[in-house]
Amino acid sequence: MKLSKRGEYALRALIDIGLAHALGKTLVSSSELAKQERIPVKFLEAILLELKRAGYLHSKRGAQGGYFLAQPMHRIKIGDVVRRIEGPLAPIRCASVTAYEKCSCPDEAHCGLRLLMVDVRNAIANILDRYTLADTVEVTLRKLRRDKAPLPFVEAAR
Amino acid sequence: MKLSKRGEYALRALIDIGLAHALGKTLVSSSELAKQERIPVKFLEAILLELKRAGYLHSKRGAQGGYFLAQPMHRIKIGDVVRRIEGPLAPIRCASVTAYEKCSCPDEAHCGLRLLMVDVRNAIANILDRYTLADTVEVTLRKLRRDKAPLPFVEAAR
DNA sequence: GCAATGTCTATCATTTTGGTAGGAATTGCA
DNA sequence: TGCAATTCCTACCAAAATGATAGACATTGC
Ligand code: FES
Ligand code: FES
Repeated sequence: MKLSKRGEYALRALIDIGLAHALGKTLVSSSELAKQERIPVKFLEAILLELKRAGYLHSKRGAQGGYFLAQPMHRIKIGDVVRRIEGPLAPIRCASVTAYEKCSCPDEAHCGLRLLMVDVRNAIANILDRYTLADTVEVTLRKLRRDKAPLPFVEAAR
Repeated sequence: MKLSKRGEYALRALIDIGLAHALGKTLVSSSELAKQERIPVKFLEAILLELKRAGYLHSKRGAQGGYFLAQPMHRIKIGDVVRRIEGPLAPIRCASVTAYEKCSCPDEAHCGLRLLMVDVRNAIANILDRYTLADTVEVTLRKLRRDKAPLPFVEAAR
């Protein structure tokens, strides 16, 4: 039941880019992002590239370059991002909706474990497929403002 | 978001032992179990040993030996078994209730990802900590009977 | 005493994870 | 025009996790 560092970094990066976007900074470089999120630069680069290939980001090369969102935030479902980076949401393949695969169980039709894991997968999907990047960014932003915490990317945007 | 084979096998074995118990067969050998569940014998042995060390099973050595439940089924929470075999339920450590650990996020208090993952972890825990082995066995048994499927361990119990 | 069984230790191949290194290609700007 | 900043690409790597397998020893029932 674990999200890898790769997945964690991907989501953190995406949220950060979304946050920057919401604050008026539509372009963020990998080095900025790495610094802000304390992620190894080179590792992050690879991840951003993957997010780009997945269609979530576009990029601009060269000096003053960086990454920016390729889709409106409310259309980026967290669940899809996780699926792309980590694979199926279901804890076990025979309980997966989008990537079903037979398992070694002798009698799948009466497997209690499968039933249970289908429930778990649905519970996870209900959250991750309902929440979009827009939701996540909004919640974060609201929390930051309520606590009067320093907003990221605002000095840099000046 | 994945359950390893080890975890899968552990749960399947436990459910099977519970099923056998419910059908009057209180003692099951690793070879029977391996055959029934199509799990490599030696691998299963190691897992059963771990379940024993965790206090879920007792064993009887020698001929006619085997494993049997060390606790009443309704007191074995699936969530605890998973935690024991797989580790924390939360997808990310900073969202774990039972095994919290700080992550590299610069501002944990305002991290949108963490919020989201706390929700996911709660959704998972709500299912896995609510369901006991007794529930799982009962559901399985009911399904088997409704479909008039051949019950496992009954011929062998004769 | 023998067969069946649990217990223990060691080993292993493969995959996944979490990176690092270096350089080529592109672009903005002085 | 050239330099610095940036993305993009390929290759490589060490450590850990995964999913087993092998073999010997200990215990018990018959
Ligand atoms: S675990 Fe997949 S059907 Fe039983
Ligand atoms: S991911 Fe752990 S606090 Fe942000």
